[in-house]
Amino acid sequence: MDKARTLQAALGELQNFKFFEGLAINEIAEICYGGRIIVNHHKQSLYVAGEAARGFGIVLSGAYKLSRPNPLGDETIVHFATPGDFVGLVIMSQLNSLYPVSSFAMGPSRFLEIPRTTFTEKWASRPDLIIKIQGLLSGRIHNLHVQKALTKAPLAAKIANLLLEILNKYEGNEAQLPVPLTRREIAENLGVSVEAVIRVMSDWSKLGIIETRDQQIRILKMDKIIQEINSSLLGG
Amino acid sequence: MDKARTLQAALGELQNFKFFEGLAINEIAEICYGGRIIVNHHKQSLYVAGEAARGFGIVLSGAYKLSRPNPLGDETIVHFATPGDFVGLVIMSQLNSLYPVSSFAMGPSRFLEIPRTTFTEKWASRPDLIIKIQGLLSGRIHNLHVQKALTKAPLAAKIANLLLEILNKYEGNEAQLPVPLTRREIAENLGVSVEAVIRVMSDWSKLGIIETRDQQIRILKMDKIIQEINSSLLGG
DNA sequence: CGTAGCCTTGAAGGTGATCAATGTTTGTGG
DNA sequence: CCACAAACATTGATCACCTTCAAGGCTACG
Repeated sequence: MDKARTLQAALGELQNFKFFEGLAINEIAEICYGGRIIVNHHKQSLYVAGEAARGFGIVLSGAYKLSRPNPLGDETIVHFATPGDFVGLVIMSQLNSLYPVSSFAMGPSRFLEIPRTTFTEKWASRPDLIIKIQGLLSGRIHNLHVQKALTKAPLAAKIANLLLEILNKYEGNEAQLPVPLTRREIAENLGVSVEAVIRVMSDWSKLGIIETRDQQIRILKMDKIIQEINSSLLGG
Repeated sequence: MDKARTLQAALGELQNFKFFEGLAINEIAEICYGGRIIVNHHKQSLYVAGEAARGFGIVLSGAYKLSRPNPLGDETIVHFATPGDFVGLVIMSQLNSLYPVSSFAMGPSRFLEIPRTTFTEKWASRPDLIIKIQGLLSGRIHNLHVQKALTKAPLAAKIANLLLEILNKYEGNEAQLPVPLTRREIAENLGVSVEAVIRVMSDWSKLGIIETRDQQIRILKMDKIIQEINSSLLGG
């Protein structure tokens, strides 16, 4: 079966993610029982807010943005899910719940969707896995707290923090975000206007601090970016 | 032993919290093994950021604010922990970690501290408990996401949302926050200036929407408060 | 080749920050 | 019980940052 072969290949991919380190391939196969690979192109939706939650899953490649409608009528991006990130985890602990956010591919992306029955049957009884999941959720809370602590900081600090946060999720010393990230998306994530984001990033481009090619952002002067985050101290 | 008797009483209290519903008292005793009651008065610290994490625990009565230092040199309140809330959970999944936030009592408060060894020995092997914890963490993420979605909303909406968020954690239809909550604390939680919070809440007081007595806030016109959150739609 | 989405720039306006000064309440020690 | 300090609350004036609105350019894609 072609489908089976694809799934098999994906299971191998999972071994590269820290979460699955130390797990044997057949063990991974078991906890991914019933899983299917979903291949998306740019902007395609994985699911939308309000839909009944079929399951959760893991980003294999590319990236997905998770967004929730806000009271102003547009969308707020609450998370950028990169390879190895779990998506839909938040609602696995409740029965019969609805996805609280929508999910859209950023560039060509692949996702391994695992049915919720597999979660209740295979995951829920494995403390080691759930503890690890707890670690993932804790990490997300940590990031949200850091962002919260930056509320009063100037916009430049928030953008710098976001870029580094995303970049840190990738291995290696590459300073290029391997994902198409538009200025609008940054704005929707930080809860500010596109124009404001553009003004900050244009300045950075002129100063040679960053560079954008094909919506991929590359940081040229990492020290300057880091400086932005703490600059609030100095100014006064 | 007096200590033992106090602990015993606390275990009974736990049964009132949703988390422990359905657990027998001796089962609760087991997962609280080595626990001790900590009684605090207003402003007293449970632990400070950077300290080695001795354990986690549950708020029995009163409340605690969790705050982290921010790049501007002051503190950002990241969470208000009310009775039944878990504190220090976030770092139980990592070994030998430090508390990422500080914790201070708001008014007279009581806390049941459980050593981390009990977590690894009794909790970590119980999928049912960890799944529930996952639910708690998910709830917190949800709240943080809602707050994030309100970034662009006017300050009044943020304050209204915060008050309702805290109020919703208590049973009953009481419209009074049973915790001393200063305007400064609201400001530190929302990442805005005290003055701005005061201006909004003074207006509300003049309009008879809220009332403050002994730092306890009572909502008199719930509908008006709810309106504030969605008002962003109308304005334009 | 026209439309849609993104990026850019400028001008005007508003919300909340900051600074300063004062009142109020709470707590503490003599 | 008073005096004083500390923390909180309040109000006004000025200012900065970001929003909003408007208009135009660029690139990709059907």
